Amino acid sequence: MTEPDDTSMDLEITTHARSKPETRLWLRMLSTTKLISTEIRKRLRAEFGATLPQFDLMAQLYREKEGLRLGELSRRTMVTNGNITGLVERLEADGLVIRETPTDDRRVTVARLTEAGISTFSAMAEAHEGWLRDLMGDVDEAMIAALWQDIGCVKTSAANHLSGPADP
Amino acid sequence: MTEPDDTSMDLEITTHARSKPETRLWLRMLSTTKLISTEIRKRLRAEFGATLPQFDLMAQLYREKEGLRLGELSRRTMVTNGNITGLVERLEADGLVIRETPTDDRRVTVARLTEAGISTFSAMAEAHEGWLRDLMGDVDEAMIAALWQDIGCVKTSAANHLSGPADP
DNA sequence: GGCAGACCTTTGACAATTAAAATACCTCTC
DNA sequence: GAGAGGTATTTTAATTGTCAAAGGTCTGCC
Repeated sequence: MTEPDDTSMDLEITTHARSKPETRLWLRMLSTTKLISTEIRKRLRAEFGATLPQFDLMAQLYREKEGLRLGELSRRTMVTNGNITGLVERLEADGLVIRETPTDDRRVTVARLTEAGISTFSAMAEAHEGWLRDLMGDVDEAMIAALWQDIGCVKTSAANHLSGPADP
Repeated sequence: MTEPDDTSMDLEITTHARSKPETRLWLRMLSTTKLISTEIRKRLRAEFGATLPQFDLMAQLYREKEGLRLGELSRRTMVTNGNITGLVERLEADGLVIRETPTDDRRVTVARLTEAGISTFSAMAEAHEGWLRDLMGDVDEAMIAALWQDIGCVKTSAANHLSGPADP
């Protein structure tokens, strides 16, 4: 096999009791998201021949049918600027996205989904939602809601303690 | 600036109410881990000149002083085999890790930390733990413990629904 | 003994990633 | 208008990442 052994992959394999709670939580968050993204990437690839970053990018464009500037895409997808360029290039080559420069500001590039992109993404999104329901199938609905809340707290806390401080 | 704008980065920027709870949770987990890893990577780079994958790899070797086979490293770090090769190569070039082939099985390569690797990692680990306490500083201890529990459920559920099914 | 199949790592091709520098364009001020 | 400074994207270099295939090496069976 050419990939890590699913059954034993575990970033926290020896998360000793002596690790601080924050570290333990972090390792578990990390390994869980890695486990799920690996699975989603695999299915995306198998069923649609697409990659996860491409899916993420298309998701943003899907709900802004008029398109988005590349900088805005960068912010929303948390992907650095330089990376957006190549990502959009490949999607454009596949005919899922088009790039246009508005006449009133020629610094800007706006990307938006083509018709093909819209229908392709639509199918992917539906499958994606189903996969998540599948993967989280054993988890209580109430727990899912609670997790959503509590992870929000973690996110807020982290956002407030970044080294590059927030604007005033 | 050369990176996404921290204050507005948000994968879930328009997570409509109509998204299913599993999808909403997933997007929030993803954006939160991305936010925190970006911050940790930045600090690791600034203070130690190291990358996050290098840190992860060294963390595994740190608690197995005798070293680990590359395949075992691959499983524990959830990094594919081919990638481990280059990762270890670079760490070896930096003098933090050494690679050896045991005489009794010459298919195998065992990597372990050098003395320099041990003391370097030790400092990094301490800082790492502090950063997490910092980033999660606004979150209740009880909530952190609860999250650890509940995310465990999510992880277990996901592990049980992977497409490449578990061994019998 | 030798060979078939299993095991472990490396290689190669390409995509995604960050960080930083370069390029192109706009706006504001004088 | 001409230039300074800011904004938007692209480019560059290095690393990380997957996946698939190829390379050694071992083991067990004949």
